[in-house]
Amino acid sequence: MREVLAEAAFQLFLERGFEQTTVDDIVARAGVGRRSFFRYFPSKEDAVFPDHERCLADMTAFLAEAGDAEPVDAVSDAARLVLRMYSANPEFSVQRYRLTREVPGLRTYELSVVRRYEQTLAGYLRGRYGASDDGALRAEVIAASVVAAHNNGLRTWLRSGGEGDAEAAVDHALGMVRRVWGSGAVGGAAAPPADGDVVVMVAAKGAPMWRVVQQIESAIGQG
Amino acid sequence: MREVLAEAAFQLFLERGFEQTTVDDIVARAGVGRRSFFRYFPSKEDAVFPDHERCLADMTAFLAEAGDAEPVDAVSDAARLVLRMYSANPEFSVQRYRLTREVPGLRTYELSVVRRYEQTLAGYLRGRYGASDDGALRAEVIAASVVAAHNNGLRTWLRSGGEGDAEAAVDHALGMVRRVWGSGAVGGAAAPPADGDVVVMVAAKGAPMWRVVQQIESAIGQG
DNA sequence: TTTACAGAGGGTACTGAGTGCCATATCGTC
DNA sequence: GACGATATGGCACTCAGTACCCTCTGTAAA
Repeated sequence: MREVLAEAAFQLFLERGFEQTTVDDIVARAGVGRRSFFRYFPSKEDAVFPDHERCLADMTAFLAEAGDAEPVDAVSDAARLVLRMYSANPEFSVQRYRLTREVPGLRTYELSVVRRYEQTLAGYLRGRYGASDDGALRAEVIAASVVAAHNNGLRTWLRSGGEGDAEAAVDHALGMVRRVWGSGAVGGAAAPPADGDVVVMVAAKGAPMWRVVQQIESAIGQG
Repeated sequence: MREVLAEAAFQLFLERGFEQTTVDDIVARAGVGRRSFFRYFPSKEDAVFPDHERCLADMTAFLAEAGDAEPVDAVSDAARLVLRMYSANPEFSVQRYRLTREVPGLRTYELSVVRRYEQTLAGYLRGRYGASDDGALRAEVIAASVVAAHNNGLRTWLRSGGEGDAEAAVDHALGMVRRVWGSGAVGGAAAPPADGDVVVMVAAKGAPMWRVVQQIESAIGQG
């Protein structure tokens, strides 16, 4: 029934547009009563994203099982769950992408969904990084970075019409975040080196000394 | 007139809640016709954020004037414009923050506003980093990071009741992003150093050599 | 077979946001 | 005083979303 409604709604949205389609149109095509629509979808927008609730639950469950994996890798893998939901139905995802691009109301709705994913990731990272202020800050920035990278890769694939390799595009994008934020990453003024760490520095021959000093300070967290 | 309406609306929202206040209530208190409300605010939600349009225009103008400043610094300074809008009216901002936290509709609306700031920043960064795929990716990830950091600092200040030093909280948060993504930052597989750039690397003393080599390769863009 | 019950779906009427259209000031200009 | 432009009010309408109640169907007990 849910599926019948979502199917009817999506077809109508493609045919005459989201705003030009009323809930009465949808239930008429689905052959059910108007009241039933709102039993299955809290709003008209929800009918366009019928599978996000389940995916969010999957993500939460995945992170609960993540154990002691490297945190950035864990949230990156969690983000890939979303990608797989999209890539499982390429033609549907591409059509929905085009629809969402054109309808402000759907864009706003999608934002609120993305926000829930981001907060799920941030909540996990907060747990991993500790509850200190900087832990929370780091968690939120990394969650935002992962979501932005994921969405960049996903959009690249969607714009291509769902033809290319979605996983590759997202892996590439997440790789940038991983190199910068992952525990194996270079750098770490954000995570100042502990005693016993060694700082290796490579500088151009002609670099002005003040700039070198500035960067060393930055690297060891004095900047 | 706009101000009268916004003032009346905000008072009523605080008194009886956002959803319990109808537009008719607002215009009754403001002493104007119902139709006038929608002339000044496209939706009820807009009355809660009467100054974001101007701030967005300010941000766009600021970035247009940014010249050849370091890109991450430029967008960080642009984000500080938003902070200053909040800190200019601490009591109003704090009340609005509490209201927004409680009303899902307002949270969603705020998301769409934040998104516009983020896209403004990303657009600027795309222009600075070039139109290559990775330039766009980098622009979007950095814009998301800056926004997340800014919002973290801003929320810290708002939660404190608007008592502490808002600028300091946001500076601290943006500092993390700057150290990671700024041109003076450590690392940079994402932005391979040009000839003459300086690369700083931090590694544990006992780290296996292959890992150090791996990280240097990553830093100089051979990874 | 009848009764009691539960749960899914349908129907009706209502609220309230947002829009289009037209009437009515109000104000500066000629 | 006539006139056009801009600001405001009023009215009627659409449509999303909700509250309430009805009907149908299947099931279990008497």
